[in-house]
Amino acid sequence: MNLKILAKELNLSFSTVSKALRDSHEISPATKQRVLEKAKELNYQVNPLASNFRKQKSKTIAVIIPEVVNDFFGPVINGIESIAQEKGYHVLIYLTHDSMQKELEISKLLQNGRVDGIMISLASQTSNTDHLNILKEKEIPLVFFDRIASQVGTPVVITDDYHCGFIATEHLITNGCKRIAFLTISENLSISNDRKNGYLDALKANNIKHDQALIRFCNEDDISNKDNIKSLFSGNNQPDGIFASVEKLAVATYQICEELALNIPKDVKVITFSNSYMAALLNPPLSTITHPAFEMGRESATILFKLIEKKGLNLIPEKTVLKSNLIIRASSVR
Amino acid sequence: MNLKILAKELNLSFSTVSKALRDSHEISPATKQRVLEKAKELNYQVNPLASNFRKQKSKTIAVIIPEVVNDFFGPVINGIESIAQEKGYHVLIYLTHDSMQKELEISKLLQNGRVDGIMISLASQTSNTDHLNILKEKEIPLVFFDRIASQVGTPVVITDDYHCGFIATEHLITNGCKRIAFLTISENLSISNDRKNGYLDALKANNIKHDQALIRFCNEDDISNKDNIKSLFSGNNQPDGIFASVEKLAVATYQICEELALNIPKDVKVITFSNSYMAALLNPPLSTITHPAFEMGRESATILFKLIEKKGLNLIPEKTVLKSNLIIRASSVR
DNA sequence: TTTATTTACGACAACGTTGTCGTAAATACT
DNA sequence: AGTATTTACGACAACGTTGTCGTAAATAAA
Repeated sequence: MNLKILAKELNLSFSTVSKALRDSHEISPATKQRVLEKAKELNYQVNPLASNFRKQKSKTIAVIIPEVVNDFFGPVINGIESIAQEKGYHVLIYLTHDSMQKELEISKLLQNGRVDGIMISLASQTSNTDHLNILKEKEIPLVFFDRIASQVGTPVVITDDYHCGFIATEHLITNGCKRIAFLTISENLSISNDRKNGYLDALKANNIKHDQALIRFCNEDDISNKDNIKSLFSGNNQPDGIFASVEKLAVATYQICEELALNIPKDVKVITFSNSYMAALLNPPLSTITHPAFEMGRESATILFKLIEKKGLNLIPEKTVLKSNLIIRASSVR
Repeated sequence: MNLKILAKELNLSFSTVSKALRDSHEISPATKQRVLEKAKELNYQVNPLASNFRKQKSKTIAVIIPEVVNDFFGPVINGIESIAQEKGYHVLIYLTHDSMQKELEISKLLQNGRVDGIMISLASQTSNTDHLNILKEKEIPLVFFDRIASQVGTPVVITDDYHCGFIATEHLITNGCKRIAFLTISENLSISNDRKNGYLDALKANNIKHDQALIRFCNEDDISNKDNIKSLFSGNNQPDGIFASVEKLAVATYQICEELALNIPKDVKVITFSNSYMAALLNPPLSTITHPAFEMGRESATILFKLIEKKGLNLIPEKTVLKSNLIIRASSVR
């Protein structure tokens, strides 16, 4: 089943049929209707491979994220997909597992017209953005969200990480914490640094001198992370507050406290960035900074499609900042 | 940059260059090396749109799932992606939001060569599988996982839902429950029915007569679900055990119990299907039946690629059953 | 009525690749 | 040496669509 066969059935040339199907003004209404009816009857559908090739457009966007097992990236994809579906686009998913090498390989796959646009949230190990600059040079529409590389010079969509880092820390201070540990996952990631700077500035603003020993860089390995966190409580200078920059580190903290028979929030208060709706059901309920993940997906997809359609290019802000919510629960109040 | 330009640079015909790049036996090793070097130098990459079109292969698979905000489908995608990446395939994601209409529209998009294979987990509202039969008739490789339609006659990958329904129910009985409610989400879904049948048979095996009022069908609306669950506790025939077939219904149950000042597990015991690693941290820790989600993704992707490569077509079992884990925690023991 | 313009269609050339076929030259086999 | 076979490449025709261009016929303008 293709245009040629359909055209033969109709006694029309296949270019006429093609134009009729695409509602070209060159074709009379009567012919259009004939064609449409026959196409429906014979269940004709354009061959997307041929069409994409001819037009050098794939009607597809790529989403590159570290992982999908996560209460943040799930809703983000949801938001992206909702916009893509509206626009008639298809969504490819690529996972980097926080590896820069994988991110690089994936970028390479996308350099050559396979997709019309790319949305990316950087791998935590990404320390160099040459592979992304190439995409930018090839003029492939590119939008960063959450974990951004602002030096590439494409639109970015982020949350107010610095501010949240600040107010979460201040919240712990208000609730009596004097020694607040900060658990983070990367020295490269924009979000980690923004959050950390918010934390540091909040300490400074409250005349608490910061202790480098309280800032812990964690990684992908749960075991070593737990050891890392546990060691915080081994000295005689134990923290009375933990600010985790990702959920899994807060969960590890809960487990450590269970092990060490430390009461949350009495002995140590905990707050974390997290999008899990189950945080409210933990023992004790966990205070969180929660991102507008779905909106972030929708917002960045919307910007990407503007880039793709080259519409209102000058209307697109370089930086879009969405507001996160500080949700105070029992884990962080006295 | 294309084959023609590259060929001109090398003073070779473009068909020779094409063959050299694909390591054809028709080309001498010396020429191959020359071509490869030049290609690298000029950063030549095949145009995937042209190549796909010519070969009528997209090197892409589609994954159709109800939602992605979920601790089950996340790891499944992870598993699928890991196999796809090995095989050099790309992964398209489509969300049905449990709507049969959307599932139908998505199926239509995929009928015409856009993808080389499809993996699907049915929408809960899907009551008719004509749209999937069409895919099967068009000989598009198709694998069902978890929420299957066995009548379509393609390979399926499932877990031992009936068995888990049975043993979870029996576990509640062993722990003293006499009136066990079953919370489910669909009358169509294979998994819901399998789980329910396990539940019913476990009651029968233990001489507990089943009460239709204890089987509650829930939907997408959290509010009405809560009302539904709350009404279980309004009569004088209150349940002493709740078996939820999806996590969110167990969470709703926790919230209702909080509201009604019912103690879990003293007043009512709870167990649920769930893949959340946070179940262990709830108050009280929640007993779960946990699926091997990542493996399910890998297993079904592996089968799909066998179908795509037409290798061992007759070796593929119609039905692959993976084992789930019953993880007993405080919410279900006396 | 003659000339300009619009309407409605067909012919055809891409898009960049892949794979089939043809064929000199080189090598192997009698 | 003569014939058969292999090697190594080039020519070329698809794949199915889209968009440009050409052009009769129909309509409008003169």
